Amino acid sequence: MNVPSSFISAPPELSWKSVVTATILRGVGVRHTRHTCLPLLLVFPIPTGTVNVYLRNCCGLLKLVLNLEAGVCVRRCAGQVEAHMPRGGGGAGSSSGSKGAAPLGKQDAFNEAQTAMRAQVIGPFENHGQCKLSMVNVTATADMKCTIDLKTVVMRARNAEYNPKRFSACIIRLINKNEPKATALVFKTGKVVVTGSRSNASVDYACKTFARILSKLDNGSGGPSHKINFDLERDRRVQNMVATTDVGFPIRLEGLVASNQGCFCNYEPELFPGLIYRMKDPKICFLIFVSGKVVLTGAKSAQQLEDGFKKMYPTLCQFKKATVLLQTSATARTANAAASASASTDSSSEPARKKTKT
DNA sequence: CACATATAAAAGGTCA
DNA sequence: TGACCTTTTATATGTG
Repeated sequence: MNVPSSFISAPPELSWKSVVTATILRGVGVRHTRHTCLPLLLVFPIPTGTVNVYLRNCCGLLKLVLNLEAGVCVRRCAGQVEAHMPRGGGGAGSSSGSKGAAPLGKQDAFNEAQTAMRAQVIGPFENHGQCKLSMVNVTATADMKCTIDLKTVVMRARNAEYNPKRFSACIIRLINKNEPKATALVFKTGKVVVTGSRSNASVDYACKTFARILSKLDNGSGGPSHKINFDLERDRRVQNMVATTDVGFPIRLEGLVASNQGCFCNYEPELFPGLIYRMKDPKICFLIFVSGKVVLTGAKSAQQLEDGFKKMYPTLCQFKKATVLLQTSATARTANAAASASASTDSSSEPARKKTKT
């Protein structure tokens, strides 16, 4: 990496479009913390593989020439120079005044975004208590039907980061408060993985928004940089859905795993406190916890989630704990400890005491 | 408080 | 060829 430390004056061509933050990752040689975030200005166009970075401080601007291939992650914000951690508490850029990542503008689009912001709730179902499934994550793939220059994307799109040394996709996040949160992994082939949506409507909105963002990136001379040809129905496929629910009573996981003799179940509390139950039809994986909370994942549709839960519910009832305590985590933990203590008196098998971690 | 453990799923690059 | 990387999300334990 080439890091000349000469101070220069601000280049006249700097505009809000040029404002970015850059994240210097471990191994680049600047710092050895995992992420060292610097408030930076970045100027483009850039020579292949490098970015010219202008760090603003009280003395003026410090020019750095960083090599993208050397582990530099560049992130562009929405008009404000600011440093932020990649996994920190959001809030980056995008004040309401500037255009959001996908300002469809029309009232319809606004309404669509507002609708998409609501988490999808399935149920309650008859004869299943008052259980409702809350969808917490939807993963989908979208095909933009054209190759994409990821360096252009990271330079031009808001809230984009790209570190080819770390991962081969460019990551774009929707963090506008007026639209549903979502994250896209954009690959150079034009394939996009969208995660973080909380409903079908939300993932559809996110796919359309990412397609629009990519299609509107300009090539530096006013024209579009990519010929995006995305059709929602044709090119979007939901790949995974995660939902959570609470059956409202504690569950005897030891009993549940014993009754299934390991054919569906895997329960190793030393490794992970949840029981893992893999249902074959529909193909859904359940994480079942003593507290009565249940996580469902692996589904391709809301219908599969519903079918799987309805099929699972009687089994959960079967292994309902006799002693029902109040549902605070502290009391649940106490109840669990008490239950395992009493279990140890009548069953000497107790694999839990062994700290054999393989 | 951050991170590890575990679950599903896709993408495409890298490495043994 | 398969394992890993990365992203997201709920869940709940333990460790530093």
